[in-house]
Amino acid sequence: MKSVTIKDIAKMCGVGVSTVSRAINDKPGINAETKNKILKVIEESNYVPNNSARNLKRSENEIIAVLVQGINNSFFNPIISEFEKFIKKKKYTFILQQIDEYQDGVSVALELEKEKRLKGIVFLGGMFHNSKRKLDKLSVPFVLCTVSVPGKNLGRDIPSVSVDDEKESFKIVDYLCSIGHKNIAIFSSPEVDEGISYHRMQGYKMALKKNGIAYLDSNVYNLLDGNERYSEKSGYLTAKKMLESGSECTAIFAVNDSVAIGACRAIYEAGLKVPDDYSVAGYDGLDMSRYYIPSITTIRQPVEDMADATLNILFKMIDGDESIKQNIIFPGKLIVGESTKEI
Amino acid sequence: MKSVTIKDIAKMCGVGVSTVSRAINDKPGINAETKNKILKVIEESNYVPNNSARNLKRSENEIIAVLVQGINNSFFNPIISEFEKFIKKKKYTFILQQIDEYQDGVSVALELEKEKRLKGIVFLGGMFHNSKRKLDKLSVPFVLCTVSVPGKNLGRDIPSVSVDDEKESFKIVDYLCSIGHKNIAIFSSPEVDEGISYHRMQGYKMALKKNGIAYLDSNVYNLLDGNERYSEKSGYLTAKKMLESGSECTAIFAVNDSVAIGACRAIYEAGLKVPDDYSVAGYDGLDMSRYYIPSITTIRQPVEDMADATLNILFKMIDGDESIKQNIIFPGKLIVGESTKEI
DNA sequence: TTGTAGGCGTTATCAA
DNA sequence: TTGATAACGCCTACAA
Repeated sequence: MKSVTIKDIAKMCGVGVSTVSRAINDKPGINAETKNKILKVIEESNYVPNNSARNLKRSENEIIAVLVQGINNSFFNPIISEFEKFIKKKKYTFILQQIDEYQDGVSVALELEKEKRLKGIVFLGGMFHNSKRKLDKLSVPFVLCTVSVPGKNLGRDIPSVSVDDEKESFKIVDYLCSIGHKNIAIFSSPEVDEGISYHRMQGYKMALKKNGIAYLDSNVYNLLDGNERYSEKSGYLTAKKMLESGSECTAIFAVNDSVAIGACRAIYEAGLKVPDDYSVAGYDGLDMSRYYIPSITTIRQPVEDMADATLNILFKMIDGDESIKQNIIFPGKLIVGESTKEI
Repeated sequence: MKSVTIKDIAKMCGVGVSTVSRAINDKPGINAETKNKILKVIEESNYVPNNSARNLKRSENEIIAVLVQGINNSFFNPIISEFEKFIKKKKYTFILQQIDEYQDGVSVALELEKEKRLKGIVFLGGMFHNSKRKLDKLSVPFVLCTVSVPGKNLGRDIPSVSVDDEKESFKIVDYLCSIGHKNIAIFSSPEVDEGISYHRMQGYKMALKKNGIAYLDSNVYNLLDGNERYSEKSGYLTAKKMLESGSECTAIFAVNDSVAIGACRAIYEAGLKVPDDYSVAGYDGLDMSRYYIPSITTIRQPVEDMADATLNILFKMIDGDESIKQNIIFPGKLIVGESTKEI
C-alpha cells in the first residue's frame, strides 16, 4: 500500500522534484507548459501531498487552532461559527480541535503548536486553575475565550475574553428576588472545581445576601456527575429529586439553560406549571431558551461579540502588538422570558 | 523562537538521540537511570516531540478519524460521544475533524490519511452524490454513517450504516394520516440535492398516496437557505409564513426535530396550541424532543447502535475482513409525543 | 546499553 | 526555467 510521493510524480514527468513542488504550490519561476503537464499527471495518479512533511519543512503556516473543551455544548456553536467566519475572512486556515474531559488542553496546544506551526491559539471553554505555568510554555500567541473567570484565577498578563459569571448570576438571582422570590433553589454542582458552578454559586450567594435572604444548604441541589452534568437530563432528574423532597422554594436558578429546560420538563410532568408554581431561570442565552415553551429567563452572553473580540486580540498579538494583551469582560444581558413570574 | 528538539535534549544529557527516543517512547533496552535523567531534563526544558516528524517516520498509527459535516447539529452529539468511547476502548486514538459546508469531505480524508497514516475513517453525515469515484482513492478502510441513503446512491460495495429516510418518514406521515389528518404541510427544502430533504419528501409523498390524499405543492413550505436551514429559527420563520398564508392544514411534518420545535414556538406565539390547533411531527429523536413542551412526536434513530455498528464494521475491515462490507439499515422508531393528536 | 547514520516527503537554496 | 541537495525532527537498523 505504498502511496505515491512527489518523487514518483517527478519521475513520471521526467522533471526534478523542485519543479513539481513549484507546480503544486503555485510558485513563480516555472514554465506554464511543464506546470500543466505536471498537474495533469498529478490528477491522474491521485497524488496527495503529505501534510506532515509540509509542516515539518515550512517555517510558518497561516493557521489558527481553536481548542474546545466540551464540543457538544451548544453554547459554543455560535462562537465556533463566528470564529470560522472570521478566520476565513483573514485568509487563515481554521482548525477545530476538541479536547476531551480528561485531556489537558495546554498539553494538546503544545503538541499542536509544534506539529502544525500555528500562528495562534484560542482556548474555548474549560478550566485553567493550575495550568498557568504550562501556559507560559506556549510560544505562539493565544487567547482564552469563555474560560472560567481568568481575571481572577490567572494573571492580568494572560489575555482573555469572558463574562463575569459571578456578577451576572448575581444579576439574575437578584432579579428573582426583586420579583418577590425569597426561597430560591440552585441547581449546580459541587464547588470542588473552579469552574462555572463555583462562580455562579458565588453570585447566587451574593444576591441572597444583598436581599437579606439566608443562604440554605438545603436549597442547593447537585447535578449529575460526569459529562452529562450540564444537560437537560441532569436538570430533569435534579428537579424530580427536588420535587420529591418537598422543597418549599418558589424559584429555581439553574446553572445553565439546558439544566433549566430539563427542570421545566420535570415540573410539567409533575402536573405543575412554570412559572405559576415555580419560576425557573437559566444562564447562557442559548437559542433554544427562546424557542422553548415557556421561553427561559436567562443571562444572554454576547457570543458573537465575544468571538470577535477574542480574534481581534489574537490577530493583534500575531502582528506583534503585545500591548494589546488584556482581560475583556463583556456584560451579559438579562433576558426576561416566560419562565419566571412575580410572586 | 527556535524550539527545542530531540537533538538538543541529547546534547544536554550527553547521550545520543536514539537513547532519548527510547526514553520518550518507553522502548526496551535502556538503562533505567539514564532514562530517568533524560525524562527529567525533558521535563525541565519543556521539550515536546514534533508530531509531524513522528507521523512522517512512523508507518502506521493506531488512529481513527471521524469526519463530520455540520458539527453543530446536535443529532451528531450522541454519535460522536459513542465513537469516542468505543475508539478509546480499542486503545486507538480518536480524531474528530469537522468539514465545513463548502469543503469536500473526501478530499479532506485523502489528505488526512497521508498526513496521519490513519487506520480508518468514518464519514458522519453529509452527502456523497457524486464522490463515489473519489472514494475509491482512499486506501484505508472507511464507513459512511448517517450519510443520505447510501444504499441507493452509492454502490453496495461501499459500507454504510443508516436509517431508511424514505421509509421512516413514510412511517411518521402515515401515522399522522392514521389519526385523521388529511391536510398535512411539510417543512422541507428544495429537492435539488440528494440530501435528507429529498428522501424525507419522498416518504411524505408515498404516505399521502397510500392514504389516498392528493399531494399539493401548496402544502410544501421551504426552509431557510444556508447553514441555518435545519435550525429552530428556520422552523419558526417557516411556520410564521405558513400561519400568515392562511393554510388550512391540520398537521405539519417537519424535516427534523429542531425545525419542529421552531414551528411549535411560532404556533404558540400566534396564540394557538400544539396539538389542539396543529399537530407537529419531527424527525431524528433528539434528546430535546423529549424535554420540549409539548414533547415532539418523532422518528428516533438508534444513534448508539448505529455508532457501534459503524465501528464494528470499520474494525473488522481493519483486521482484513473485507467480506464484512455492507450496507446496514437500522429501523427508526416512531415515538408518539405530545405534539400530535387525533382529529 | 548506547551511538551513528540514513531516510520519511517536503520545501528552500543554490547552481546550472 | 530547471534540478540537485540540504535541511525539517524524528525513528530505527545497525554497529559499537
